Amino acid sequence: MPRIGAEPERRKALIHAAIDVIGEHGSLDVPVKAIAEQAGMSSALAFHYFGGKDEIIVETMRYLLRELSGSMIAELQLAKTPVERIDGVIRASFTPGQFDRKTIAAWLVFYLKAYSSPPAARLLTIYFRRLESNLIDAFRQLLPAAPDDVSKRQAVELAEGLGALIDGLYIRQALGTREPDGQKAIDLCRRQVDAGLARIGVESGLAAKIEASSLQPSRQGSSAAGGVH
Amino acid sequence: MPRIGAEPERRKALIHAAIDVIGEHGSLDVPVKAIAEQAGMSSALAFHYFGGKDEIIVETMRYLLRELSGSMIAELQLAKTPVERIDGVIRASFTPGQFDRKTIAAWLVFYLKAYSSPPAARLLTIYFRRLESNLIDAFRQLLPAAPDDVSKRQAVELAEGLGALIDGLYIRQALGTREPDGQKAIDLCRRQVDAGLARIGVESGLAAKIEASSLQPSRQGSSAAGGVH
Amino acid sequence: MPRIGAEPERRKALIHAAIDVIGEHGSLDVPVKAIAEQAGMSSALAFHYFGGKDEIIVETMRYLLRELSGSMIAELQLAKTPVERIDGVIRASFTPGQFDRKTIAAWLVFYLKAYSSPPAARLLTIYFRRLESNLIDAFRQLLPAAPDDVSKRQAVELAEGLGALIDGLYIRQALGTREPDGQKAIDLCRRQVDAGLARIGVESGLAAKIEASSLQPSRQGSSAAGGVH
Amino acid sequence: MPRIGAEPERRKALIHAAIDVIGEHGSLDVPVKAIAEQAGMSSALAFHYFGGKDEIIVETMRYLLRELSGSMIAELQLAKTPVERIDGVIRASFTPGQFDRKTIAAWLVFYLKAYSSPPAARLLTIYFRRLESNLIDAFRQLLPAAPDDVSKRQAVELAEGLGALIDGLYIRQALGTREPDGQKAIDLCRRQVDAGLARIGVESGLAAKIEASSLQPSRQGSSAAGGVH
DNA sequence: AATGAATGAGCCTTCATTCAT
DNA sequence: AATGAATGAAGGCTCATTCAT
Repeated sequence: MPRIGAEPERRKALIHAAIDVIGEHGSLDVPVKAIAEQAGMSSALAFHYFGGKDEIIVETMRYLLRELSGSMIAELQLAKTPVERIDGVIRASFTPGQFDRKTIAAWLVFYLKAYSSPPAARLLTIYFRRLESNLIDAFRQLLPAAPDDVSKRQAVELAEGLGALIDGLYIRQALGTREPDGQKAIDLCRRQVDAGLARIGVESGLAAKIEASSLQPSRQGSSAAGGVH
Repeated sequence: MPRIGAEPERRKALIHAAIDVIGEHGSLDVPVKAIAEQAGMSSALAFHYFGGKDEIIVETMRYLLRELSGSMIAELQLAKTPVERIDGVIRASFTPGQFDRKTIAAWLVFYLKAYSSPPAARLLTIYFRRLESNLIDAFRQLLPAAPDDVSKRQAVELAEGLGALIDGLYIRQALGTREPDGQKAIDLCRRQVDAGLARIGVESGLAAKIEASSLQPSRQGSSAAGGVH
Repeated sequence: MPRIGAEPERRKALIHAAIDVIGEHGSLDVPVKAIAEQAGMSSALAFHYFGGKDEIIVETMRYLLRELSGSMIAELQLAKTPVERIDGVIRASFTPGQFDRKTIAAWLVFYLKAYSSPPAARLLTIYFRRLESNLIDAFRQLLPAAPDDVSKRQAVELAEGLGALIDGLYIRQALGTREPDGQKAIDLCRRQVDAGLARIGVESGLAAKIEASSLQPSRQGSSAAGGVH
Repeated sequence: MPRIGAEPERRKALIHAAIDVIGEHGSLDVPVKAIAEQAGMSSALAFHYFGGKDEIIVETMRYLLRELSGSMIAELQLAKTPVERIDGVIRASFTPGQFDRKTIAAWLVFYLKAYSSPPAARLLTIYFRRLESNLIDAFRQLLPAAPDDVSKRQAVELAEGLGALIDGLYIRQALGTREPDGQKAIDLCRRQVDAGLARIGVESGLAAKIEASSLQPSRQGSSAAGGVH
C-alpha cells in the first residue's frame, strides 16, 4: 500500500479530506484522525507531513484561498470591460467547484476562525482586500465624472454592497439541506449591481446576461458559465 | 453565599456569558468552565441549572433569536407603510445590542451549528422563514400591478437580496477588529433596497433617511433611531 | 409538609429507601440524592440526619442485621428441641420480609462491602459468629456420644454446611427475575440437614415438616410459617 | 516503549488487573485508571483497546466464565462415572486459580451486576444453566428406578442443593481475611452430596475421597487433585 | 426542620502528539 | 514511508458535602 514518493499526493489528499470533514461537521473541532481516515491514511502520517493540526488547517485555508483566487484571476483575465470584470468576480465566487455545501461550510468555519486567530484573520484580510480593490477600481471606471472623493465613496459603497451580498449568499446556504444553486446566486448579484449602477445613471447591461442565463436550465456546472461567455 | 431564588439570574448570567465566550472564541468548542467562570460561578452550577452543555448552547441560541425577534416585532409595530416595515427589519438587524462583535460571532457560530445539528437548523429556519415572509409581503405591496406570479417572483428576489445582504454584513465583521458600525450597515441596506425598487419603477423614499442619518454623527445607539423617526 | 419531631420516622424512611435503591441498583454506588428522593425528602436532610453517606450505609446494614436477628431470636425462643432450633434458624432466614429481591440484593451488596471495609466486615462477622455458634450448639446436642473433638468437628461441619447453603440460596436469587420462593428454600435446607444428620445416624424428623409444607400452597407469607408451627 | 503486536498481552493484562482491582475493592465502582495502572499502562491505552469501561468489565466477566468453563470441561472429560462427574464439578469450582480471594470477590461482583444489567444476567444464566443440566443429568443416572417425574424432581433438588452450596461457600469467603481453603470446601460439598444420595439409598463412595484428602496436608493445589485421581 | 444554592473532587472519555519499529 | 503503541492534558459530567436561609 505505501507508495513511495507520494508526499505531494498525500498532502493534497489530506487537504481535500480536511475540507470534507470540516465542512461536514461545520467546525474545526474535528479529530485529525477523522481527516486522516477520510484521506486513507493514519493520523500519524498526517502529523508527519504537516507537523500539527494547526498546520493542516492553515494549509487547507490557504488552499481554498488559492483556488478561489485562481478562478478569480482567470475570470479577470478574460474580462475586457469594467462590467465584465465585476461580472467575473461574481461568477468566480459561485463556480461549482467552490460553491458546494461542504466547501461553503469550510469557508464559514475559516471566517469564524479569524475571530480568534490573528494569522487566519491576516490571510483572509489580504485576500479580501485584493478582491475589494479590484471591485472598487472597476466600479470607479463606470461612474460618471465627479469630484474624486465623491466617486471614490460611491465606488466603495457599491463594492462593499456586492462583497457583502456575496458573503451573505454563501452563509445562507447553511440553512438549506439541498445543494446550493450557483446560477441563482449569480443572477441575484447581477441584479443588485445593475440596480445599484442604474441608480446613479449607469447602464450595466447585466440584465441581458441574466435573461440569457434564465433561458438555460439553471443546472450547475454545465450551462451557467458556458452560456454567459 | 447561596442566595435563594437565584435560578433565573444564574441562567441569564450563564446565557450572557455563553454569548461572550462563544463570540470571543468564535466557536462552540468552549469549555463550560470558561462560560461558568465568566458568569461568576462554578461549572458544576452551570450543569445544575442547564443539565448539560448542549442545553446551555440551545438556550443561548433561543435567547438570541428571541432578542432579535423582539427588536423586529417592536419595529414592525411602529411601521405604518410597507417601506417602513422593510426599514424596520433593517434597523432591527443592526440594533446596537445585537450588532456587536461578540454577538455577531455567536450568531455565525450558531449558523454553522445548524450544519450538523438538525434541531439548531430548525430553530433558525423557523425564525428566518418568518422574517422572509414579512419582507416578501412588504415588497409585494410596493410593486406595481402585474400578474401574480411575476410580482411574487420579484418580491421574493428583492427579499432574498436584502436578507443575504444583511447576513453578509454580519459575517463581514469577522475580519475587522474594530467594533461594527451599525449605522453604516443600515445605510448600505437602505441604498440597496432603494436601488432595487427604483429599478422596477418604485420610489422608496429611503434615500431621504440615508441623508438624514448621514448628517448625524454615526454613533451607535443615539442618532440612528432618532434620525429615522 | 415539614412535620415536626419527625426525626425517627425520617431516619426509618431513609433506611428503607436505602434498601430499596441499593437493592434495585445492586450496588452501593448510588447517589444519596436517589435515596433521599425515594424517601421523599431532600438529600440535604439525609445528610443532616446521618452525617454522611457512609453512615447511611452502615445504619442500613445494622438495620438489616437487627431485623434478621429479631426473626432469629423469635424463632429460637419458640424452639424447644435442638432440631426445632435448627429449623428456626432456617425459617428465620427465609422469612418473607427479608427474602425479597431487593433485600437480598442489599444483603449481597453489604457482603461485598465487607471485602474492602473492615467495619462492615466486623458487623457481619459478629452476627454470623453468633448464628453459627447457635447452630453448632444445636447440632452438637443431636450427635451421639463421641470424643469431644470428634463431635465438635462434626457439628462444625454440619453448621458450616447449613450456613453456606443458606447464603448460597440467597445469592442464587440474583439470577432470576421472579420473586424468590422462601418455602422452597426452607425445604431444601431441611432436606440437607435431615440427610446430613441421617448420615451419622440421627433421625431429625424434618422430613415430616417438609411434607407438611408441600401440602400447602407454597405461597409466601401465608401458609408457610403458619403450617409449620 | 511502544512494542508492536502488543494488543493481546495488553488486553490480557488489563483483564487480570480488572479482576484484581475489582476483587480488591469488592465493587465495579473502580476507576479505570486504577485498573490500567495495575496493568502497567495509562488509562488512555485501556480505552484504546477496549473502547470503554463497560467493555472492560464485560470482557473480564467473559474471561472468568471461560476460565471456569475450561476447568469444568477438563474435569468432566476425565470423569467416567456419574459420581466422578459430580465430583469433577465440585473440584473445578474450587480450583486454586479460581478460588482465591480476589477472583471470588470479582465473581460476586458480577453476580450483583446481573441484578441491574440484563446482558450480564444473560451471560451468567447461560453458564449456570449448562452447569446445572450437567449436574441434574449425573444425579439422575444415580437415582434408583422411579417414575420419571419423581426421579427428575429428586435430581433437580440435589443439583440445586449442590449448586447453592457451592455459591454459598464462595460468598462466605467475604468474611475472612485469610485465603480461602479450597480443599475444605471440596470436602464439605462431597459430604453433602454423599449424605443427600445416601438419604435416597445410593452409596456415592465420595466418603473415601474425603478421607484420602484429609490424610494429605490440606494445601491447595497439591493434595486436592492428587488424592482424587 | 428543611431545602435550594453552591462547589471541589473525581471519573470517563477524547484527542493531539510523540516514538519505536 | 508508514503505522500501531503510548500518553498527558483537557473537557463533560456526577456527586458527596456544606452553607445560608
